[in-house]
Amino acid sequence: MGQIEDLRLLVVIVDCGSISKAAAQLRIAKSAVSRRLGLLEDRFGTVLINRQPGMWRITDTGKELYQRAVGVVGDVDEITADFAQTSQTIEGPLSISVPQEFGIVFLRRFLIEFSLRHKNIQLQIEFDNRPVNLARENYDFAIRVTLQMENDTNAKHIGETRHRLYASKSYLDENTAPTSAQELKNHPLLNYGGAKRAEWEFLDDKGKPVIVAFKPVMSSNSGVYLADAARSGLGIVRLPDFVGQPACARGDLIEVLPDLKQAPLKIYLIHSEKRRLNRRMRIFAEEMTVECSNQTGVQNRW
Amino acid sequence: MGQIEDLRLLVVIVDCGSISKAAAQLRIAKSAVSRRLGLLEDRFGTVLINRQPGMWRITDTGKELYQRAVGVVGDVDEITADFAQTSQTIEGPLSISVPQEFGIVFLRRFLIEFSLRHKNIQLQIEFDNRPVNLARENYDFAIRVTLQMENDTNAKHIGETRHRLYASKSYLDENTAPTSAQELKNHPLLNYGGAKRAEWEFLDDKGKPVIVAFKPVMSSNSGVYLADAARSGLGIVRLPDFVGQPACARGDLIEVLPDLKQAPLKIYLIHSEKRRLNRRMRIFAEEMTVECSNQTGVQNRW
DNA sequence: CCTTACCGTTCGAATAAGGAGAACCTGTTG
DNA sequence: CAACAGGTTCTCCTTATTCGAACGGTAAGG
Repeated sequence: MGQIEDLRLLVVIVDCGSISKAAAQLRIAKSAVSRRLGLLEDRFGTVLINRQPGMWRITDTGKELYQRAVGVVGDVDEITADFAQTSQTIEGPLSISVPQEFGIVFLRRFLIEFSLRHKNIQLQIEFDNRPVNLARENYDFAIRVTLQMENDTNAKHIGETRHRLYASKSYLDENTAPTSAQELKNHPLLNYGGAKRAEWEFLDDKGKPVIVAFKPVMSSNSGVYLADAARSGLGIVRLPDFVGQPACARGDLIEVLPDLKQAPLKIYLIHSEKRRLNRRMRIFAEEMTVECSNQTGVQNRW
Repeated sequence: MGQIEDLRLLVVIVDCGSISKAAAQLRIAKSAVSRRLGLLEDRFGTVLINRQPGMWRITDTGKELYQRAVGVVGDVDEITADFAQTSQTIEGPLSISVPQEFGIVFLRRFLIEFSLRHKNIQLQIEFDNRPVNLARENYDFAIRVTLQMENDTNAKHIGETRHRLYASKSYLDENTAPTSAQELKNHPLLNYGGAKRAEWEFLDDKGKPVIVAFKPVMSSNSGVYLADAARSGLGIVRLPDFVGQPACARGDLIEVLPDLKQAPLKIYLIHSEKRRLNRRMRIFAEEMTVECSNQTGVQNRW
């Protein structure tokens, strides 16, 4: 029989202080318990438990083995609990840090549906615009939307999105639309972020980066607000798809220079390296991955 | 099959990157490997490895499980290595801190014979008179001889010895031997230790402690030296059995007040709690225990 | 002193688990 | 297109493991 099962047997016997009781607890015949303990002792070539009638005493070696066995058996049980689907439903707390706009626009539906699917999960969603420190603050997961992530084993690339340029119809009626990245400088530009000077990076036909540096007429760390501003005709704005596309669909904004290539924004699901994935975390990660694949078309060929 | 064996299977498969290779390495039919992996996936209700022909990719869940499995499988292997008698001979370094005189007198023979029995053990014996810090200095074991040990799970009571009073024949010829503990004060006393004032504790008939405080005419942290001093007729010395008995047997010293009761000295074998017992440490501890039982008569009824 | 209760071991019979090997499917390669 | 490599599935078979009953021993209690 398996090594772990033998160790577990020893643990139960020691805990029960008797072979009979151990057999009762394990719901197997005591003969089996006796025999397996004997086999274990044979394998280790030592007496683990001294059990002459009337004297029941664990050997020093037995004690030592017991100590170690308890640890490793506990580990295995933990793994089993985290991976086996003993109960179909998952439960417990789950805390996630999500970038404000991405979360609200892109994930709102998913998070609500996830919550409905798993009613016993207490989902705590923190909307943050600054990257949170996963190790210090106690989040299970965080989502990052950046150009490129430093190689992190705890980061999973779950999707992509991209920036596009938008302006309102009224603006485009009153101004001649730009025909190249360079011409953008002649337009009032709205920038996501707080810097006084900003840079937008595009890719030319050969994939080389073209950088447009400018002073934004308006800055904000809210893409939705910028979209609204652009809708009022303030100028041209660069927005990630999950903000721009809905506005575009509503007719609020019109895409400018749609053929201009831009490096994709990558979406990562990250989790603290210290924290091990339990079942509910795994399921969240899985469903999240599927959701993002569906929405962004990133094939996760498993 | 056992849980650990399944986890080990997963580890091997992942390491090999293929079911066929894993089967080859494990020297079992690949059908068995395939079946067991399938069973494992069933049990966990997840796909661990996606293995359509031409596409072999470990699932995220699989990766996570693999990480954990590696750890616990390693633990089990370590336990097996430390306990199973794969090879009858033990080998490797073994370092012990022993009190000077106890070690030399009481253990010399045992340590030499142990070394002869296990020729592949590099036995390093440090004779110390001060208790060493097991955690800081890197000893496998240390031996302590004290009246009473604070309750330490890492301390094993392996034997007992006791103090006795001795004097030389010449001294007893020239002086009247004491007839009670109190009368000791009228004699020159030799004390083990460095203090200017010393106390010896005895037990009266009812087991109550009787304390004799005195200024020793000679102090030393070497019992053998004190024995030699007493042999020259300096006075009465209190020595543990392992120093006094040989001297007595040689006729160098004669026991004084043999009926006076004294609290037994307990002999402990201790090891660092941080360090786990491996096979050679366990065997040393066992043989040491047996040796001490034989010499001191402390029954270790297992 | 004998009885009852409890414990652990041993034995043969019943059973369940794991492995072998062939047939099969499916992409890949030359 | 054929050979090949990798994985799956099926049946058969060997083995390990369990069960239950019988046995021997100790301890407590009338």
